[in-house]
Amino acid sequence: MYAKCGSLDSARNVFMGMPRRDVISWNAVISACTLNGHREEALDFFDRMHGEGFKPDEVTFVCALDACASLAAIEKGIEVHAAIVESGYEDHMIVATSLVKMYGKCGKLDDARSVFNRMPKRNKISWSAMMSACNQNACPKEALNLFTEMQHNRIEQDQVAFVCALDACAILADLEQGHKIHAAIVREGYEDHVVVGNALVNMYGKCRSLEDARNVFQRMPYRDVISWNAIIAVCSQNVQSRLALDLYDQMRREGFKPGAVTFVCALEACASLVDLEKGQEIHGAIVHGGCDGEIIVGTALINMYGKCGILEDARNVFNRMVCRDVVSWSAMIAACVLNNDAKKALDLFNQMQCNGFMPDQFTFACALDACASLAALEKGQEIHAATIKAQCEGQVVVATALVNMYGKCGSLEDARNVFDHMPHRNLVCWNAIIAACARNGHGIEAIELFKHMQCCGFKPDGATFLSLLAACSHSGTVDEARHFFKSMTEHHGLTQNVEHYLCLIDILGRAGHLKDAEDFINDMPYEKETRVWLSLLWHCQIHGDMERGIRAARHALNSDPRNATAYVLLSNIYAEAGTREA
DNA sequence: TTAGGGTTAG
Repeated sequence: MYAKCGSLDSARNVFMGMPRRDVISWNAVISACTLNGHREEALDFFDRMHGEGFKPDEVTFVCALDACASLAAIEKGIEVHAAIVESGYEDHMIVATSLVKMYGKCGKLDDARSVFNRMPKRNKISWSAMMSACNQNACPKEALNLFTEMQHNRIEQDQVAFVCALDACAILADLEQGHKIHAAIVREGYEDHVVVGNALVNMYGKCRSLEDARNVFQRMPYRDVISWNAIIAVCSQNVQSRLALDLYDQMRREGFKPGAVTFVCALEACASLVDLEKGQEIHGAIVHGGCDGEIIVGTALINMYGKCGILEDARNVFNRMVCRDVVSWSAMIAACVLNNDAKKALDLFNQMQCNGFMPDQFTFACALDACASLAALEKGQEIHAATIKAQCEGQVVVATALVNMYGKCGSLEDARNVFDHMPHRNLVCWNAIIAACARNGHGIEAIELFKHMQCCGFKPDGATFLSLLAACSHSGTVDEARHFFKSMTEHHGLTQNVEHYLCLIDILGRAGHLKDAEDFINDMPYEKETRVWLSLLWHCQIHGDMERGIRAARHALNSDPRNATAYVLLSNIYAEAGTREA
């Protein structure tokens, strides 16, 4: 009773004061500890019980396994498994199901599978435990196969089985399969179940179908905080951050109390919108709601302040954190890199290791970014060696960061070497190697890689074309640059942004095609930024085109009347014209 | 006194 009322102390006191105890009293205290989140203590009681000569029964084992699962304590879990085999409980359905869950949570899918396959009797709960283990261990296809097998074996598919199936579709981003399972949910009458609704919202979000996700959310007859968290996260993940923040406000108006996860999702939206004001407001709500001690909230705040350019506030949050982990350290390192303090980033990278945290793939990637922005080749090589030691160098984020680092440090051969040895590649690393070639003056190689990338089935994005234009700028092929620029819209369904325009203006300018550059600026479909005119002005000065230079300067000063660069360039033009006349 | 499910940070 005490345990269920949340009073572990009273439960423990009653247990300690008992003149005689039996297995049931031990089970009760172990279960009380687990129920109140004291998993280590539960395992201590499990050991003491053993030591005092009591024989654990199926209930004891289930409670102990639950504690191991929550702690991801695999060694202890294996020990409990051995005791189960010794006591002859391995064939007990509930015990075996708990073993499946424990192995799944500890990342041991093979062991979960072998327990499941050896079970003499299974019910729907055992099946969904196995599906869940597959989802947690990157085998969503296997989870869906189990779901189908359940049907063949005429095992009842209840709401939990459907939720596991939806989860698998979410991981696979398989919208078609998700729609089919949604239809089956409606057929079976589970659509009003709140957890099913939440899983549907999440699945549609992960499948990039925001419209479906919003429809499900709007039709939900009951919602809880997780439903709101899910829809806010989905909007933020699908480039609808403003909408995410509107929903955050709406949630509060409707009387739901935001929790740590809500704050994390809302802060992510502020970060991508660079909305400092809203971020600060949410920071206030976090303190008010007593969530500021949560590690994920602290990390999300560091990220938000970092992306909003307020490194000092990110630092303050980081310094005040009671508890830190690899993710929060990496967030702080990333914030420094983003705000041009790469030296501090590398200091933190060292400090983190002195504090006993092992860098993971993301930390290495941040540290390598820091080296890249400092062009610190030696430090980059040192970190490269550390990634090899940590067996991280093949991971796509690390390898991409290495390609980028070597590219920016002028060591194209090393960049190419890392790229060629990558076991898996994505668009980002293709862009990194193309950019590395372009930056180091290997324009032809960049264009060859671009063709190769398409042969491998990757579709270029805006960043790819920016690098290609940079490549053309080095090799001086104006026609090729024009071709790439045009093909963005004509063949690849992309829209050019101001960076693409600037790049082409630069290429035209360098080649002395000043009239083309000017026409091109005039044809730009959106507002001309000062730097566009400055670029033209610069090239006019180089080529001594006074008339056009003056026009460009006028435009530049029109949009920014106090622009010093414009005055300097313009006076250079006058001076040069004067010299020539004299 | 015992088993499965939904949101989340770099």
